[in-house]
Amino acid sequence: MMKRTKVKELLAAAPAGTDVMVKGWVRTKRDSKGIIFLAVNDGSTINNIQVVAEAAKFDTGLLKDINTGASVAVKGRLVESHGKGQRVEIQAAEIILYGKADPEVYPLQKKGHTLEFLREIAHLRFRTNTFGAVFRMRHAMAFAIHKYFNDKGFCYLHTPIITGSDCEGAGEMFHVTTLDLNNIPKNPAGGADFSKDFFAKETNLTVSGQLEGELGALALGEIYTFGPTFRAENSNTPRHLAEFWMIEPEMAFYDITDNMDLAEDFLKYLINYALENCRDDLDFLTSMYDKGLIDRLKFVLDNPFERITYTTAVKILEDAGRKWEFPVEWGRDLQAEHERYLVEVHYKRPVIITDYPKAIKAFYMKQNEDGKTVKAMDVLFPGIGEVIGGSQREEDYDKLLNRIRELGLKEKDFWWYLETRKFGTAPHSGFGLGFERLMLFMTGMSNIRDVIPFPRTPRNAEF
RNA sequence: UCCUCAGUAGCUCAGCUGGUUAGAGCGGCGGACUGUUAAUCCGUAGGUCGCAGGUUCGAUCCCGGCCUGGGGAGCCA
Repeated sequence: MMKRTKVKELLAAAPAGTDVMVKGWVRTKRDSKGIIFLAVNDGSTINNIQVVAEAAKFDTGLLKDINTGASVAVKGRLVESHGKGQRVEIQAAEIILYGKADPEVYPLQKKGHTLEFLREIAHLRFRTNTFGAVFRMRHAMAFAIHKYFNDKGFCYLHTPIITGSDCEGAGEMFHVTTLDLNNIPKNPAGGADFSKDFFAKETNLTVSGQLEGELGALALGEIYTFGPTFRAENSNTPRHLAEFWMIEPEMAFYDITDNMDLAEDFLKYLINYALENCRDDLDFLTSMYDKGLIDRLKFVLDNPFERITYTTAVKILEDAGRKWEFPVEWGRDLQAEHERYLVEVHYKRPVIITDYPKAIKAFYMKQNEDGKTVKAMDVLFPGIGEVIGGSQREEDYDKLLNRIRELGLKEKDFWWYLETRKFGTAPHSGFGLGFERLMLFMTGMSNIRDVIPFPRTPRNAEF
């Protein structure tokens, strides 16, 4: 019984005339009189292996049924190619057809398709070069993230997907309930009676694992989360999803500078990993979608990120000598046009902005001694904007409690969070990285729907 | 959610400033060609012009509505 060899391995092998078997999907079929060429791909690499079949050796009906999209097993001899396009090829001795793909109705053609069209056939788009490259890279990045943190001694902590806390302020949440929506039990006030619900309280899908992550960090030292998060915002942009994956490291005894150092080192590690391990896919994406992709990855890898305070950023924008659609003024949040100017025009490299006004940042960020700013940090990348947001966390019980009260948040919702500041509190920091935002940068894709296998966006949950 | 552009063959698009039978390239199908590389050459089929209305003798074309998609913005990661 002959064992299957993956295409990636075959393409690297010496054409020694050995008998091999390949299994995969036919990408193209070209035929001449008496001779047929199949390009077979099995997903192990973006490249195809060429199968050469002499028509006379095979059943005519079989050859007619082997079209683009068909799945086959081919046994034959691995030899040096006579043609120019490839080093090796398989001279077919036996072909097994597993599944036909009727060319009259199979939607993928040999010619190029738009990404918009392929989104409508997300169940088949994996079979294209583009999405093969993107999702191989997505896997490689997920693996590299775990490897990075594992090698540094971080603990992968699983934070809950269903949460009972509605206290993030990170956006609208999806409700989780088993109540009969056609017959919702009511409480005396006329609202839904969640005491009758599965968890006997109101629950939602998580918008972030950060608060739970902090609990872990304040015992395990260094943790990270890597899981799905959910936002029920009506955001219709190429940079937002209702369901996306987030990486959130949280480190005890890290201050804001340690935090920035980690974020920069982490991103550069991932870029380097992609350049070293995903070269074929990167070459393809660079030539087909984004001519500057590989050069940009190398540039970001080789140059230090610029680190400036919010106050400095405002000064630069005020002195830029140009009109802004949104006003620049200390205390206002930076808009997309401002971030783009800093990253793409002024510094021409990634920028980390720190020490934002406390009024525009979350309650848990550590307050500076000036009483006006907090130890926040945003990492801004060219093309995609904010890729990382993080901060040193407020470890002082009284300051944290005061901030919760100032903002009118419900103190009792945070009892467990506050207790970590009451018992053995410690300086600590962390950040969040949107995985799909990272993938946009790594692949050169421009729409976030094209870097996640099954995008969830407003009015769209097909597949 | 706001602004803006678009929706015509399986795909990518042209067309009609209202008028008989709506076009191209690619893909499909048939044929030719002993080694092709998104092969090439010849032939051929294929359409509810996004949906439901309105104006009109007549609407794919004009008008308002709705749906879907792209781009930009907001919210954010």
